[in-house]
Amino acid sequence: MLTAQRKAHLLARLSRTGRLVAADEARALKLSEDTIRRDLRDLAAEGLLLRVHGGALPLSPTHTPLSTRATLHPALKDRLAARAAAMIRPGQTVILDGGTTHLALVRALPEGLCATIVTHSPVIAAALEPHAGIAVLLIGGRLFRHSMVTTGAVAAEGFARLRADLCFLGVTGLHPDAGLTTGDAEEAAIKRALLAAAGEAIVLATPDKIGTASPHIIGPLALVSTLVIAAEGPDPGLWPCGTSSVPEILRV
Amino acid sequence: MLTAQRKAHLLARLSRTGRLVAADEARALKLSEDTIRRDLRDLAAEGLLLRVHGGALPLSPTHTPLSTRATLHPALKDRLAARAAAMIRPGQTVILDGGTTHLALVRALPEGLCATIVTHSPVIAAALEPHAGIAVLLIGGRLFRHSMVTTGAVAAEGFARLRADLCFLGVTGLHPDAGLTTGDAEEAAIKRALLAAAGEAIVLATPDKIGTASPHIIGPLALVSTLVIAAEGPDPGLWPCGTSSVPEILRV
DNA sequence: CGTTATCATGCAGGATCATGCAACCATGCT
DNA sequence: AGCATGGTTGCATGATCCTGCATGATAACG
Repeated sequence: MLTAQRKAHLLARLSRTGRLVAADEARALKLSEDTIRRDLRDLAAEGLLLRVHGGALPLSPTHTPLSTRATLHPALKDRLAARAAAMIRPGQTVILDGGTTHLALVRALPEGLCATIVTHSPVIAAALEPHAGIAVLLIGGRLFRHSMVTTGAVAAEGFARLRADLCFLGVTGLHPDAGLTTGDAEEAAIKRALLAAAGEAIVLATPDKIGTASPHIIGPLALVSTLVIAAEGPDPGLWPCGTSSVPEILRV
Repeated sequence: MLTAQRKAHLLARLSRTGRLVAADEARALKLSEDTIRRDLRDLAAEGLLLRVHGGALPLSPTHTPLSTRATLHPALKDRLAARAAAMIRPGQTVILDGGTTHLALVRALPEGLCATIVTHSPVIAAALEPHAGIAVLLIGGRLFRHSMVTTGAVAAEGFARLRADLCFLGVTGLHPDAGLTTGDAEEAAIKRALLAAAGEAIVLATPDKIGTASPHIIGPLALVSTLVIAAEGPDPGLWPCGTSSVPEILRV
């Protein structure tokens, strides 16, 4: 087996099992532990895994998905969230997608705001507890754990039965060709239901999402009426400006 | 198990259960207490937890203030919760009402348990995030802020459409004459829907609820098959023992 | 105040690691 | 063909880390 091939094998195994024990891999591949150790050392130097005594662990701990995602760009998310919170007018019905940016939006809501918020995220709903003036409509369904939102036919039906003024949509990719994308097919379907239920759609996009695409397409960028991005992010001129149906872009 | 992995495991467990007892972890991981103690000491040195006599506590801003949990001794609610968690068998479908006692139940669930949990509480649903083996069905509806559960026709319909093996019901009063009671009419109606959807109902009752009644009646005590109460609580002989349809009483 | 549990420390055995060295192989050049 | 070169592998060695046990110190509790 080639060295590079073996390293790829180790990485694949690591991401599958969540840990690597050097001695076990040596036995499995019929090689000395020294060789495995050297591989692990190289991979760690490349930043592809975390070397620990006895083996290796994946860099992105799989056990804390949401809590670590929340600490990604906290200050930036708060800026986007503050701008978004100001877009909600009293009395409006607003759909809030899941995600840490929208969680920041909840925290940025002005005290005493009277509005109706519809969400399929239990985390968002729980965070709305202190906002006495806000009526919360929670959309039920099977919980999709990775994003912590409900999905499936029940959730879709819940959104189909209502009309909202605004919708804050979460996406994992904004791409000139692929449009709005996300990582899961079921989730993409629900997001389409969100869009269909709202008169106006707003996307808060951290810089890492701009210009990227995820596997599952929600729809074209034109579905979004307003895009809130960071002032220091990529130049939106790089992507589909010039077309008539482009979303309005707010830089904060 | 790798040392670094074990430390991550301890941290994850701590953030989930809110408390670590060194001796328990040693037994669970089949290692000496010395090793666990060393792990905890290292983690404390890194500022990742608060070391206390007998175990460790989280120092991240947990929602319940630290003063209320500054002791390792399991609070009363946690004792009830641990007993209740042991009543859930793998594969069962369980309805979980809202409330802090049931939140403690979620934290007391054994790791890796495979079951389906149905709830109308976004807080409960959010707390189930780390339990990868548990399928969560969230019942939607209008959020009743005081109890942080959904209520109304939509929620009732959600429960009407399913059958569960078990139901953990939250009440604010258990009274020989009034039966099971709660503080809100809508909530009482939903609780009846919970009971109707489950084959067996269990109530975890802290001592302050026993012998009291709230304005809105859910139903007679006989609807409950098992009652879990604190060993040091009021003598259940004070209330409707002797009748044939009384719930089984577990004192912990 | 006494009992019990928990803790810190030192030590020993074993596992794991980094380093240097030699053997081996493929490749390219003379 | 003959040789140099670079890369890979296995082994030996001393260093380092992890773990369990023993010991005395300390904290919790009645």
